[in-house]
Amino acid sequence: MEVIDYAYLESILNKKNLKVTPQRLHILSLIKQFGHMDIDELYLQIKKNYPYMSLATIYKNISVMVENGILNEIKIAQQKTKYELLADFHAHFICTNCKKIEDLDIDISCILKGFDQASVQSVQLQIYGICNACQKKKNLI
Amino acid sequence: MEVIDYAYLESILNKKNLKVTPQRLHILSLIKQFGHMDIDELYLQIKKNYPYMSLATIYKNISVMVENGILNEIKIAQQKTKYELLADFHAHFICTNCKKIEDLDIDISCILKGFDQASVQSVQLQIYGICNACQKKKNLI
DNA sequence: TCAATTTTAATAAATATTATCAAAAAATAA
DNA sequence: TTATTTTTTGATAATATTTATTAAAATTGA
Repeated sequence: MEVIDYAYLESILNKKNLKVTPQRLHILSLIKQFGHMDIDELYLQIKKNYPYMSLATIYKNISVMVENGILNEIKIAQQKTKYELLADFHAHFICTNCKKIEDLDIDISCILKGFDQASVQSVQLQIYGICNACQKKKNLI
Repeated sequence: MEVIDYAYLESILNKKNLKVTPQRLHILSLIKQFGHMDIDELYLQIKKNYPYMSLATIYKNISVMVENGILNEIKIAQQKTKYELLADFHAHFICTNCKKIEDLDIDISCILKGFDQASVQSVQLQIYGICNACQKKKNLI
């Protein structure tokens, strides 16, 4: 059970001049805890502790936080859009079997060589495949 | 004006045991012509020549052709999902200003080094930035 | 505490996608 | 060619998803 550093989450909102509300802190803490979440997963988790929170509030806050560069939007084939806390660049490995998403620290300087620094704003790199856990399971069959 | 090779499009469908219909050929020819299209763009173009074609038919065929590996689904931040003919790997450059999508021939062997060949099924690489045309326009202001 | 501003919840409205099914079309066999 | 089987289409209903609206509540700074 991870201890949530709410002061840190508050500072993220303050930096962007977004008001600190329990709803926003709860959304952020869940995303921090789970790593990558889509709207439905968020709504499901949130209903456990904040049964009154409106789905519209989640949609609104997610989009505000994406616009303000607090959250990163990850669009994945055959899945709902996922959100994660914005962090240093990393790629994602997506298991097409169990749907799990893993962060990958990959150096992408080799593919950005030819590009003008100023013209590149961000990079999304997704590698689809079968994760180790699923691979093992398959071998047992 | 590109000449469409319908025999080639038919062979694509035949290989996957999908029946050849005017609707499917038209969808494929448009995607071949435009490169990357979303459902709305397709519907708009299709209405010009096949005003009677149902939106449901487009949705159905797109998903059938994605499932059969004829089309590739490209999910892009802040945009509707785009579809392209499946081809050899290439990355996409997405201009965040004019929304244009460019194919990029980038060698990604350098980032796949650490991976077990068997565990990787596909890779999506998207580079977001400002395209040359938009860069020039900005300099003029 | 008070006032200005933002955010929330509830819900309506708008969009987007999928399911249903009878009729039409395509492929295959006779 | 024609008949038969199977698939696909179009229309539309049903779902699902997302955005807009607005009064009430909460947050922030003075």
